[in-house]
Amino acid sequence: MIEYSRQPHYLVAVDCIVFGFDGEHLKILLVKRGLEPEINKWSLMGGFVGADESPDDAANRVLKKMTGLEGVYLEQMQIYGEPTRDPIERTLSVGYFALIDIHKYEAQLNDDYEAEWFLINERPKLIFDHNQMVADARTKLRYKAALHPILFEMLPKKFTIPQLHILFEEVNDTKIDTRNFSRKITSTGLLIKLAEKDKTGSKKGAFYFKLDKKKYAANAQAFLNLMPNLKS
Amino acid sequence: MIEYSRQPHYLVAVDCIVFGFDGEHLKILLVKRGLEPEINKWSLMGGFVGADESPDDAANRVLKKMTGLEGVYLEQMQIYGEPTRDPIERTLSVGYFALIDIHKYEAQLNDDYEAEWFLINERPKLIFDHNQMVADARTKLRYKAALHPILFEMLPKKFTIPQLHILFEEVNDTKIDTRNFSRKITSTGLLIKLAEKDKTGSKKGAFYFKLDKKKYAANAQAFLNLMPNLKS
DNA sequence: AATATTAATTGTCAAAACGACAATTAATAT
DNA sequence: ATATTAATTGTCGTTTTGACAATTAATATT
Repeated sequence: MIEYSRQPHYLVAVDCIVFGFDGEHLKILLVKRGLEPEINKWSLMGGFVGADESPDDAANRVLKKMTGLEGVYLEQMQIYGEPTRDPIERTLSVGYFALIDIHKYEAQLNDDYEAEWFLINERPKLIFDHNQMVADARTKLRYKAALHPILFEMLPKKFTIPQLHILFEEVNDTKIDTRNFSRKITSTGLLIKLAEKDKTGSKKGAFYFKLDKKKYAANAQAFLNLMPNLKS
Repeated sequence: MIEYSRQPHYLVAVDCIVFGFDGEHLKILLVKRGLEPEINKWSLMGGFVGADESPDDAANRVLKKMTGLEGVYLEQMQIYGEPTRDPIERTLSVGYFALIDIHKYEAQLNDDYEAEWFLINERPKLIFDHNQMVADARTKLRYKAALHPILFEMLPKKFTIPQLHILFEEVNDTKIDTRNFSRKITSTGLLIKLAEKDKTGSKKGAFYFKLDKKKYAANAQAFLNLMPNLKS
């Protein structure tokens, strides 16, 4: 029997930065940690990678367990592996970010876990290196969203242009001109205008749009250019 | 003493996709695996993550050991963690890609390891999931290089525009118009024209350029747009 | 019924970037 | 002096961009 002689073995975990959008602000979903050390402190949703699952599987499992949601948009970010990052025992953690429709989550709310949405800029201090993970996730989200139409994952199936607009501004932490944004986003050809209007925000109402699923699938891996130029 | 009760522990490794450029083609550096299983088969440069080092540290150590080079451009790609990816024992591997100046390497050649450059498109079959890793690395390199001026890392300090041109074509596996490329790359303001010429390639000779280190440091994290538009 | 209010929607224009295209130049070789 | 070869550079019409505010569609108010 071949063996890899006496190499050290480690725990491997996953941690998920769950982003949501309430129509006004970007939020993240945090939980109160359920085990020592740092029990009852706010932390990211996480868990250990089981013997018969990949890290991707584990992240999906953790999300399902804690939010009740399946098929969530999930993207591997990077690994966190400083030898001393966990004070108890060496644990490497694979960071993921997830994009979920905040309203779907509320419908699925699972009270077994004390989870709570926080404004991205008003979140509590987190345990270990989770603060760094959140910062990294924001950066990664920004990059990804500049080239790929993924922010739709945080909106309901029917959404309006003003909603999208605010979401893009939140993610990029900048103001975007209404006219230019509208022009750019419609020119992708990814949006289908519906007859119905959303009247909750104004008297005039804003037309609902939905994603063109076919084009979305085709373009999800393509380079787009969804943000104003950040070159200068 | 707090413990994470009976969670499974795994081996954690790093594997590096080392890219180089010989002036004509994109290449990767492979080694003959030195341990069972699959001993003497071609594989990526890799090694286990030691007890007192992070995966990043481990990748740098492995590169130093196998190529003699330090301070190499190294970027974490993703983790490979399918439960059965290593037939002997569960091992998760963190994939990195490295960009090195092929000539520097030749100067540092370390004969302790049977390493060899292969044309990216004529490489041998690799062990385990290393073929997938190479494919992923190419994709990631393409993305990164479209926004960030990192391909210079594969060129000598003094390089010519035609060299850069070929390198961009190789990485993106496409033809790029000479005039448009030249216009775009010089408009970044990252290049400093030298008085000297490289006469090896032609009678006329091509002017050498070097990187503007200051601007490079400032722009390395900025969005550029170094590739022809891939939107359509 | 007319008017006020509010947010959504749309238009213009000058500047910049783009993509497609080939002629000119600087050196060496004949 | 001429031929050869690869490097370098220029034009132009089209598209995209960014900066700018007026118009529209509905409800609420008078």
